[in-house]
Amino acid sequence: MNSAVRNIVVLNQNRQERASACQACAKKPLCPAAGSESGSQAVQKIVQNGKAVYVAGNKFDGIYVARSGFFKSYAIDADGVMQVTGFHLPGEFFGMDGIESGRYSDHVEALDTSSACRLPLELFSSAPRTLQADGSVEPAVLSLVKLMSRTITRDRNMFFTLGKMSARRRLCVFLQDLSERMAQSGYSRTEFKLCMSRTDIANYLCLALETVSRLFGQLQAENIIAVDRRELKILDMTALMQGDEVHTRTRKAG
Amino acid sequence: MNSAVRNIVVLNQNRQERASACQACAKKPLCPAAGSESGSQAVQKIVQNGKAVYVAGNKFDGIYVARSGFFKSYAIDADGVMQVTGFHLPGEFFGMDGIESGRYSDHVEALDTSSACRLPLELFSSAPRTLQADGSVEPAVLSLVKLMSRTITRDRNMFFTLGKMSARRRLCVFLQDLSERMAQSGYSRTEFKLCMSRTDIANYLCLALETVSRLFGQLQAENIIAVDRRELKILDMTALMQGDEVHTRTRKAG
DNA sequence: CGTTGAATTGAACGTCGTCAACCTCCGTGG
DNA sequence: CCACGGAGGTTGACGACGTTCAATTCAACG
Repeated sequence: MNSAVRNIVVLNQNRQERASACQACAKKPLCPAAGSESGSQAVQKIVQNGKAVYVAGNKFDGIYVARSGFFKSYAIDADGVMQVTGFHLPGEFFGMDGIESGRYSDHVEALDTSSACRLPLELFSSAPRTLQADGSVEPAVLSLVKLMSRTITRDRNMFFTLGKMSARRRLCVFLQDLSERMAQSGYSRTEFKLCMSRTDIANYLCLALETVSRLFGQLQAENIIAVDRRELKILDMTALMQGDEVHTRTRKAG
Repeated sequence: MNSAVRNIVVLNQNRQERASACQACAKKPLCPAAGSESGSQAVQKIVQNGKAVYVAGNKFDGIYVARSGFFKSYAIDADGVMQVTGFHLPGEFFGMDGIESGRYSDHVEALDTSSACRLPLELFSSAPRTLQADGSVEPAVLSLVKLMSRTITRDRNMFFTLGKMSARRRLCVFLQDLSERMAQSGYSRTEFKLCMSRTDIANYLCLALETVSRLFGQLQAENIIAVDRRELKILDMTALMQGDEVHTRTRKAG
């Protein structure tokens, strides 16, 4: 019940930071920032399971790229209600919300022993060009702008998921999205570990945790997935994508 | 009240677009982009009620600032389901979603005879500095980045509204937000015209239109607001903000 | 083992969506 | 002037979906 509030209290950051040598980084092929000529400005940070990368209110000190492990970000509103706003896999960015106000507006914590690289904003504004995955070159700032544009588009899609979909479809979409991103991060597309708790999933999808639990059972009974605690296997990706079921809640499109 | 507010001057403009002289613009004090040294690159566009500023798939040709009137933006997903993603008042930006892919991903249409100024992206990247409202000066690109950062933060807040709030609170928050922005655009904070249909509101808040209609009635019965068709008066701002009611749905925070 | 937190399962309630009828406003044309 | 029609909005009845409350199971750890 009060776990949301308790989470924020527990944050003591033992800062393990060190300059990151992008050139030598094992994750280079995965990292969207590794192409930058000024990669050496990046700062690597190791975060233990449950510990925070930063908390809401912290002074903005850069954009982050997840390097290894798993992160979740969440915000807490005026009434103390928590909202998980996203999960971050290796190769994905977070922290863009802090740019405008100069302070992060959400909390980000590791769901595993993880590491992330902090990219100071100056890295984008000073560095003239960035090497793209496809080999092309573009101004570094443009990379940042595009990155944010993508985030906006993604968030908008979340409106659909939260607002217009049944609980079941929300979970299906979530698993499908996760599968996609797991694959992008180099894991198996069909068999991976859910690093977050049911509670986190439920909160993220704006459902009761009981509902999530029941849906997992339901999907398993239909041989669409197989779950054992946090180990997940996707058995029928097609069914998962279609959100197959009797009721596909058809709301008035307006 | 059949409004005297109906003083819409219909502008019969031959050209839909024309170069905008920011210096001479009457809305200059309101416009967040007016300070730019390269303001003359902006292109003004007049859009009739119900007509589109752009549609999904259009090639990205810049960020827009609403100048007068009222806009709504919406997306249509793979299944053809529509989702209203936002409303835009004078002085507000839209179109940021198109930057990354090079194409707009949503549709934007005028809910009144309206005008907006298109700001080509080069305006931000080439112009070295922007004059801020407070008189300070900063690189133009940074303005754009901050703008997008703000949008992200705002969208995140929408998660709360859609996911964690009861229908009633959603509507209250919506009206409160609208009131705030109306005031920012120079209108009355407590008495203004809802330019959008009930259907649009419902869609935006992910509710059935009947629910919205019922809630308007309910809020009126409690003397929190007074509605006559699309004319709205806010009678009790405090109650509106608190979302006062018997049930304030207390979901598990997780 | 006992304890603790996470997950599952069951049962009952309530919000809100669905269906449907009706109303109001407004423009059109006889 | 009134009949007509259609779009937008209101209101009522009903029940599905998902939340809430509560009891139980399960795994992990000291």
